[in-house]
Amino acid sequence: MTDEPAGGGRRRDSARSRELLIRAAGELFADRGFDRTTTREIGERAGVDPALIARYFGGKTQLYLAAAKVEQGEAPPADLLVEERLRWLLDWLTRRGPGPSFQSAVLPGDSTAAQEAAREHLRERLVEPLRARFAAEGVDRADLRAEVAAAAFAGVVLSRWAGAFPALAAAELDDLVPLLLDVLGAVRGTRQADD
Amino acid sequence: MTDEPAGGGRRRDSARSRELLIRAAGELFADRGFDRTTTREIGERAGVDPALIARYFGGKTQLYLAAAKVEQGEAPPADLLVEERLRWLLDWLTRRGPGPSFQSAVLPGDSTAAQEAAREHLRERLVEPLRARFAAEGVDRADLRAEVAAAAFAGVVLSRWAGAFPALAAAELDDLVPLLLDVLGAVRGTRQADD
DNA sequence: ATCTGAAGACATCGATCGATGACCACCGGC
DNA sequence: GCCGGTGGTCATCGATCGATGTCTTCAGAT
Repeated sequence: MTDEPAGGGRRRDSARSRELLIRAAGELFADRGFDRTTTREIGERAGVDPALIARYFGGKTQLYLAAAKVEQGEAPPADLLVEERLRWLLDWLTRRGPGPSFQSAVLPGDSTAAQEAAREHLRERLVEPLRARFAAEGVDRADLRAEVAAAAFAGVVLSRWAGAFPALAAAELDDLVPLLLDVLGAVRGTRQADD
Repeated sequence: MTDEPAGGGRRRDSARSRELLIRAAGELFADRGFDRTTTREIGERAGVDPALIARYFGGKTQLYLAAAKVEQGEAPPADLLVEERLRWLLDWLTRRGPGPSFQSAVLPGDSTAAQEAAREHLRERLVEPLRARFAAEGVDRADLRAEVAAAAFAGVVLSRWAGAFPALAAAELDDLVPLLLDVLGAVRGTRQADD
C-alpha cells in the first residue's frame, strides 16, 4: 500500500512479494485458467520464488482465491444489456483475459473450491443484473433467460480470447458491441420484441 | 470388421480392443476434455490395458484424433437456425457431452495437433453453414456473424453441460430450442430485422 | 557489535501421467 | 509337437507439478 520512503527499493518486503504474486497469478490464471497455470510460472513472472506461494497463501488454490478477490474489486457487476457497461466489460476482458471465472462456467470439474468461487463470482456479476432486469420487465423465466445470455456472452468472450474463430478474434469493439447487444437482447424473445 | 463366426466371443481381438478404446476415449474426451482425461481412465473404462493405446494408435493424441473422426461421422454439419437441426444437435450434445471440439473453441492452448483438428471440425460443422446462409441472405459481415453465433452456441452448450448455471442445466429442450433460435437469429441484427 | 526473527533461496519429496519395452499366453501352420 | 507371430500384461522410466523443510541472508532492536 504505502510506498517505501527509503529510496532505491527495498529488497526484503513480504508485502511486495505477496502483491507481485497476486498480480502475476491473476494474469496467468486469466490467460490459461487454473489447471494450466503452474506455480513455477507464477513465481517466474512475479520474480519471486514459487515456494513463497505456499508460505504466504497456503497453496495454489488459496492464491487463486486471493487473486480472484482482487479481480472482483476491479470488475463490478454489469448489466450486459447496457451498451456502455457491455463495452467496458468487453474491453476489460479483452485487455486482461477472461479469467477462470468464465472458464469455470464452461468447464466441468476444476479444483472444487476455486471452481465454486469462480462460478459464484460470475453469477453475481453477470447473471443477477440480467435476471433483475428481466424480472422488472415482466419477462417470464427471467432466470433461464439471464443464464442463457450470460452463457452466450461467456462463449463469445472465451472464443475471442482463445482465437478459434479468426473473424471474431480480429473484430473491433465497435463492431462487436452492437452485435452482442442484439444477440443478448434477443434472449427476451425476438418474436414479440417487447421494448 | 467381419464378425467372428466362432461363437462365445473371442478373447484375443485387436479390432475389438481398438473399438472399445475409441468409444471410451470419445466419451471421456467429450466429458472432461483432452487434458483432463488420462490414458489410464480410458483404459479402465474400455476394459483394455492403457499400454495398448500407444501400441494401436501411437499415443493419446492420435487416439483423440481417431475418436474425433468417428464423432465427425455421427454429427453432420448443421445450420443452427433450422429448428429441427438445432434441436437434434442440442439433443445429441446433451446426451453425449460437448466434446473437445467445443472446448477447443473456448480454451487457449490445448495440445496443438488435437486443438487444430477440433477447431477445424467446429468451423466445418457450425460456422460454415451459418456463414453460407448469411451470405445468401445478403447480410454483411457474414463470417463474423456466423462466428459470433457459433461462439454463443458453444457457450450455452458448454455451460449447460458443466452445470455452472442451474436454470440452464435444468432447462428442457422444448424451452431451450426456441430461446436459442431467437438468440442465434438475432446475430443478423435485430434492429433492422431483414427476414 | 551482537543477537534474533523474518524473508527468501534451494533441494527434494511424493504423486501423477504418458510412454516404453520386456515378458507371457495363445493360436494357427507346418 | 515345435514355432513364429499376434494380442495382451506388467514393471518402470522420465517428465512435470504442487508442496514441504531446511539453510542462508539480512534488517532492526538491544
